[in-house]
Amino acid sequence: MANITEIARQAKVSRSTVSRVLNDHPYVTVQKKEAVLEAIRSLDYVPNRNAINLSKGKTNIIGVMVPQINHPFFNNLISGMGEACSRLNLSLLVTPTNNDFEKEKVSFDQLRYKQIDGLVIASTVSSAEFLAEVNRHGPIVSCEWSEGSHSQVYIDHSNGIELIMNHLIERSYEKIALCLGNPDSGVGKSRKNAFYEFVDKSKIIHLKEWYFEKKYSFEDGRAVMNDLYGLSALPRAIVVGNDYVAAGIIHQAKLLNVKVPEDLAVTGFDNQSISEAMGITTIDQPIHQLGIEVIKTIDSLINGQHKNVGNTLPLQLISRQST
Amino acid sequence: MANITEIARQAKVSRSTVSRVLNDHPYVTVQKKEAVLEAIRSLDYVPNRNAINLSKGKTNIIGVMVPQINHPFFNNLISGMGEACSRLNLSLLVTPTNNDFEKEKVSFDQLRYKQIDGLVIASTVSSAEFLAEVNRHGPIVSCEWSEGSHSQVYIDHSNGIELIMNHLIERSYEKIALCLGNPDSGVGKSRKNAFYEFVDKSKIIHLKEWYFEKKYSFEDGRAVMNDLYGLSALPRAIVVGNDYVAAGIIHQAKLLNVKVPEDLAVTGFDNQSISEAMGITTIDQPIHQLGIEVIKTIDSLINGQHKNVGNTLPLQLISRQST
DNA sequence: TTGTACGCGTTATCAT
DNA sequence: ATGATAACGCGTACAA
Repeated sequence: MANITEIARQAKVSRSTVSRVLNDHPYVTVQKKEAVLEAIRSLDYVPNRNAINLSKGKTNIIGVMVPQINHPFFNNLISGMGEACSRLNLSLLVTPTNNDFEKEKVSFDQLRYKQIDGLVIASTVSSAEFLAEVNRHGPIVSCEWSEGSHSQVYIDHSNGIELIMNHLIERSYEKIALCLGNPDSGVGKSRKNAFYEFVDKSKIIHLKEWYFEKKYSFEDGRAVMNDLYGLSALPRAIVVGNDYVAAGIIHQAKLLNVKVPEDLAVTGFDNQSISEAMGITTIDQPIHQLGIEVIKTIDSLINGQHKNVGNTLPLQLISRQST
Repeated sequence: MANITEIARQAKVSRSTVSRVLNDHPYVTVQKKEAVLEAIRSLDYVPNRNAINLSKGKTNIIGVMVPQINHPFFNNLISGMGEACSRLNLSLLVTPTNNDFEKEKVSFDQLRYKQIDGLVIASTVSSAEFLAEVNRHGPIVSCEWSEGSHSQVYIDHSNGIELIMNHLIERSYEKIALCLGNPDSGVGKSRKNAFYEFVDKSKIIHLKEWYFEKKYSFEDGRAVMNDLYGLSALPRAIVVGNDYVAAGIIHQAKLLNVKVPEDLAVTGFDNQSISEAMGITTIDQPIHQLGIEVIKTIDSLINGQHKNVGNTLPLQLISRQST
């Protein structure tokens, strides 16, 4: 209710002086400063953010556009961003888009409206041309690789298989099976390629019947283990593209009295909570860190660093009892 | 860049008329309206949100205060809130507090600053008196039961054990064990009480050695199963306060050739993803729905419904293969 | 060191 | 139906 004018009246100074006190500007005597602070206390004054925003053309709010909130990746990302924002005294405005173009436009317009100082794009269905247009109105940073010249910070997924294979080789596993989800998806293809490249250029032994695909669930994993068990030649390790499938394999392995990792080593992907619960060696995406980095990037962009950047973060291997 | 004045100049009308067109107000001829719309298009104009906010004293932003973002409960809650906000054309400002009083004050001040129209408190460490004080400056709704007269919408945890026990009785399980986490926490106490009340007033059989506490992890669950297995008298079912512990019990049961649910039925709590993966009957908290309800509540509060409300949402049983 | 006066972009009120 | 003009609350050159 109380505004700067009332404070000025009560403290018997001008509004400018009140403003100076509020913003810690120099050139104000201790007496007046005290008087102003006293008036602020007694009137229970708080500055109106909207007025400040209008006057400064800045809100200290960062927007983030995500397809959905209730998803491990985006949740983790938002969490990292929230932490970094809190440190930088920024606020975080979250907009779920459901991968809907119209919803995305709402978020883009917030940037043009000056409701947010910068926009972080976790994932988008909009075109590179559209992003370029939006970028003219304010800083944007994308968390996935995409065309276009705007800033990007994203996780380098290419080396996941490499990390796992090196880990297995270090531990002297040579007969290695592979179990993927959708082999035609982007990650599926790159993982499959990486695996077979590795097989070619090393002394790893890999049989045709040691390859499984389209495995997505705990139950699928149990079935894989049963299939493996029926083979005449058993691998010593299996690389799995999903923690839940890996968990199913381990579960069934124990039922079949196959010891993990002594008889069969198992690795998962994504460091889901089930992998920690069951002690599965897996690959962690530094998503939280990505959230922090992306806020640092957009913050420096907002503060005048107008050259766009492209950074990547590497994956990390989490070694547990299953290898 | 372009503002309302430029539009007015280009369309050869007054700023008032532009504002009328922008807000769909009556009393403006089709010709002038067209001229204004044309100017808006040609100058690529978007209204400045901060100016509107200042002028209207309203932002259409809802704030939400959470201890942490990266937590299943709060993530789900934020997700529901995001969905509801999107439907009501509201934005969602997320503030992680880390249960720090000072961080919470930042969020409270946003309400007083008029940066947000209403505040949702997922969980707080501040006192009821403090909340009452904040409530004088703007609408707040809390997602957990608390003292004080502000609006509250929360999940009624009291009937979880009841739902499970009725379910087990329906399926004719009579010899029932209990396995809790921290027995001295709020939920621990209420679950323990509810269980033993049930035992007293029904024909359920429960032996002293069928009670376990301070079990939190998958490994703890395996140990519980081993303990059970060593007993002379086995229960036919075990009620577990945590999905991970339940998963560990089932895992170990299979290793011991104890069939689930034929020899031993197992129930979990919280409907975590591992319970779906392993087919565990569990209790679901309607958290997403809570998020939706809480936004509806604060929205009606903002729009003049100034009587405070207190609503609860019931828990739900998810029946799967483990019973 | 302090105060005056204006600008920020919009909506609302009141004439006309 | 339209257009001045006054809020909204604050920051800030500029003057003193």
